[in-house]
Amino acid sequence: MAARGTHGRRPTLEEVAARAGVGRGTVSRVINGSPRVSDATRATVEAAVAELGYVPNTAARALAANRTDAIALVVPEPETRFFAEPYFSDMLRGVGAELAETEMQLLLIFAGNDRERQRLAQYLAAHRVDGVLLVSVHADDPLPDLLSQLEIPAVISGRRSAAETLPSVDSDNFAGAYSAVEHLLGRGRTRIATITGRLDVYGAQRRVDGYRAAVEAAGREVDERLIVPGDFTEEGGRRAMAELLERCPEVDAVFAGSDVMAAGARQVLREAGRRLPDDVALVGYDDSAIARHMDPPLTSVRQPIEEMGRAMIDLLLAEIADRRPAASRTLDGRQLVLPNELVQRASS
Amino acid sequence: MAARGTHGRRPTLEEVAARAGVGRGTVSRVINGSPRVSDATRATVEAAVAELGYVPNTAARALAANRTDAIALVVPEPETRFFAEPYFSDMLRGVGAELAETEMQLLLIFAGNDRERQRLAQYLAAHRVDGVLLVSVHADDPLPDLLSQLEIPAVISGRRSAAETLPSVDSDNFAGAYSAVEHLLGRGRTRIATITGRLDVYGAQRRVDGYRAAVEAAGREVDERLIVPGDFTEEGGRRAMAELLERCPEVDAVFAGSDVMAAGARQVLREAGRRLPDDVALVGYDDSAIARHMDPPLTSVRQPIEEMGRAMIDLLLAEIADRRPAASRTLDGRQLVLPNELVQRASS
DNA sequence: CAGTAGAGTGGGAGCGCTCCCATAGGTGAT
DNA sequence: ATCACCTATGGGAGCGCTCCCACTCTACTG
Repeated sequence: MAARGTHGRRPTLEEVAARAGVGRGTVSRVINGSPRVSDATRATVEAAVAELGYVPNTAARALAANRTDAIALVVPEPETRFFAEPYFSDMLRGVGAELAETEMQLLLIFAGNDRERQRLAQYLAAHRVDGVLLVSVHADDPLPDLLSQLEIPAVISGRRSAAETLPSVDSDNFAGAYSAVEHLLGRGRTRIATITGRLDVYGAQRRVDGYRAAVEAAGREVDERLIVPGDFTEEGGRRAMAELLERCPEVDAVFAGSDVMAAGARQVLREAGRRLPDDVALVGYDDSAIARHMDPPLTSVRQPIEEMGRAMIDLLLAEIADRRPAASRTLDGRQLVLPNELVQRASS
Repeated sequence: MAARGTHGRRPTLEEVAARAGVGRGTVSRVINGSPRVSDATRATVEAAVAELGYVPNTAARALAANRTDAIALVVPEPETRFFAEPYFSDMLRGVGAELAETEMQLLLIFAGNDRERQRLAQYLAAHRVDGVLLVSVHADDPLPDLLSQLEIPAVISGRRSAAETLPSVDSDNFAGAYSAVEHLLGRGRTRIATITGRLDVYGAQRRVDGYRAAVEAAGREVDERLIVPGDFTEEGGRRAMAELLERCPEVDAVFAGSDVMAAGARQVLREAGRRLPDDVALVGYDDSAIARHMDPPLTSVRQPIEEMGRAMIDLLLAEIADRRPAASRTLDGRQLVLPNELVQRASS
């Protein structure tokens, strides 16, 4: 099967070279922006490229150069969650923007169930991408190990633990939580509770640590009854808030580990007849669209997610460029922690 | 499970052939599932593949076979809209599910602004995908023409006009709207209005056509004042509903061209003190999550979006397999129209 | 029992690039 | 003038596959 368009094949490097009256190597150098070409020759070649409408054949390039010019954003969650959370789309925006500067192609890969993970493993084994961006990875996920075994450059968003071994871009969850609680203390609140995220996510742990540290820094003792586990979902927020009202009805402030959980908590508070912020002050995390649209608008800690996305790309491109074995290098300068910022609104 | 040593190059076809004691061609045939291999040989080769942990080199394959085993889902909208609308994620789910059966890779490409469109054109010119899925294309979009010029197989969701030239998968908007209005008539409503979608979208036009046809079929005359233009947004729904209440305060039913617009209309109705469904019955379109979560839950016309996604993939794979020039074939059987279904809830 | 089909197989000839070595010519120092 | 050493350039040798033709067997045919 002669699988080709009927109207003329696409021109090849060779044909461009003939047209420009130069050798194949020279055209290749021009295409790839090598400095070792005289200005005159470069101009001639560029003219030939334009005339012929030459576009390099990616497959041939990939085969010869052993690179793909593509990177993958791997989301180890079902698509539904991906779309539900503004976190991901903000991240994607940052990544996309930074990547637009380059010739790199972005692949979006979901690995929410076993079948998809199987496919992903196959995909990675085939080295179909030059590097991988990992978002929201759980502590026990085998993916990072697979990646380093295959020697595929990768950058992770957040960290799996304090001893993260991969290059990473994280935000300062400890300081963010600290500032939120400090703010509530400053407002004169005395019984400040927290609804945590899933504690197998390191960032969620750090937020609890920040909560504890802020309470202790104010000279108070941490009341363990006021720390209620959530799971980052709205329903989890509802459950946790209900539990909280039962455990300690006189609670006057809640720091939720995510805006979505704060939204759930808010519903329960409303049903319980508590007014915001008069009876209970509420602070969320993420500063997502939900926070701005809540009634009253929600005070929230803002993570610079888009910027994190950009930083991840920068880091990953550097990893790809520096093809030394990852093990032989230190992590110095390859693990970023970006600052968080409290955005005050009417809920507190 | 083909666990393989972490060091050393990836094995090649040649090496698998040597290991299995057969020729290169035979291994290729096994890998590609050709029937012209004896069972015994096939088993031997498969064993060698497993032992060596062989994974084909995609770039080499693409170069030699002149195909990429990848297709693109092109979204000519900014990312934000993509993530905001359940339409897209449902579509993506269908597409993903159907594609999981194959070896094909899905690329998600946004072309929301000129720069992104520029990149896309470059990308397509490089033939980096075997086919393209086009969603929510406007009547005057140049993309479909570019695609047929490059002879890249493509399938479009919805149609740009009655005379769509591309293979397409649409849903029966006419019948869907008809059944919605018929339902309202059956409820004894007499002043039924409609808020339309953007009329440069063919499907929105067809919904209006269905509305008219149903009204006329009931032996009534269409009152043009009751047809108010919207734009698929919530704000547009609010504006249209406000306009409607002014034009014709005694309206007792509204058929909105989308759930999002229905949600906007519902707000205005609430503010105007109209109760649902007692004073005004409301019906939306899409049966999205919004419909289920409204108060009262919204009657809506369901499009089988996930199924449409599946159908698009089937069609596209057939297009890719049948590499004859698109112009030389008829569109028979390559344009699908799937049925819509009214989902009744408390709002009507 | 030659004659004709297959079925099953091996391997040459590319696909269109990049990499790198060889070479030509230019420059300045000795 | 000689040498060393640049810069700019040409083109051979692959990269790892698929395609396809040639070949060998076997199994029928008449």
